[in-house]
Amino acid sequence: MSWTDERVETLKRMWAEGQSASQIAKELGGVTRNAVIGKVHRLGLSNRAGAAPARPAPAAASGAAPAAKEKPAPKPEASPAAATAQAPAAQAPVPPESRPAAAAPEPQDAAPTPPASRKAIVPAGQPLPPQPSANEISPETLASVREVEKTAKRLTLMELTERTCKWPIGDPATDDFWFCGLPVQQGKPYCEAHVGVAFQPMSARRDRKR
DNA sequence: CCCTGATTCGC
DNA sequence: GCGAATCAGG
Repeated sequence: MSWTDERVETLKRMWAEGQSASQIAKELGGVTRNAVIGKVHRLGLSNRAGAAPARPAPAAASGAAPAAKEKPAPKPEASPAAATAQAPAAQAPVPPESRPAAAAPEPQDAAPTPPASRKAIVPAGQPLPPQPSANEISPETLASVREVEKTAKRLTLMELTERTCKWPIGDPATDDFWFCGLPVQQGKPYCEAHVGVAFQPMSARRDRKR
């Protein structure tokens, strides 16, 4: 990949917007963040002219990925305000609240209800599961989840990255709220345990007859 | 560990 | 000019 006018253009724009080098690299595709940084310096715009310092965002592209066969980089969001923009935030909309209803046979301990139980904001990029049947979770799965939640990393919204589980735990209205934070399952927004409860096959829906 | 940008330096 | 390797830091 070479620095065509268009690519440089994008680079300049994104850099000005406060996007991180890795984000820009990902957007452009075919280049590493190092390449981006190098270019930025060569262009002499290293110092983001007193612009709003957007908090760095997650992105993977450290080590080496030179001749990355590159792939059609999805185009998630359209650069948020450089002020407090945060990629993960865009991808991890706090799911709607919902009181532990029939879903949690357990006490009102920490019973998050499936985030996707409603038309949550779906990131433009990777789609979320179509129909998260939601509510009935097998006892084993539930137990597993509760177990995992005990070792959750308790991350705050700002601490989430593309590879941390974004399952919310607790009540958003209180301090007793955090995100799981364990390593996500490849391509999913949640860790293995939470993917399990979020992406119910579609069966297990032995709806009570009526 | 994850990530950030800055620099160096062989190509 | 380019960017991987490396450095320094959060």
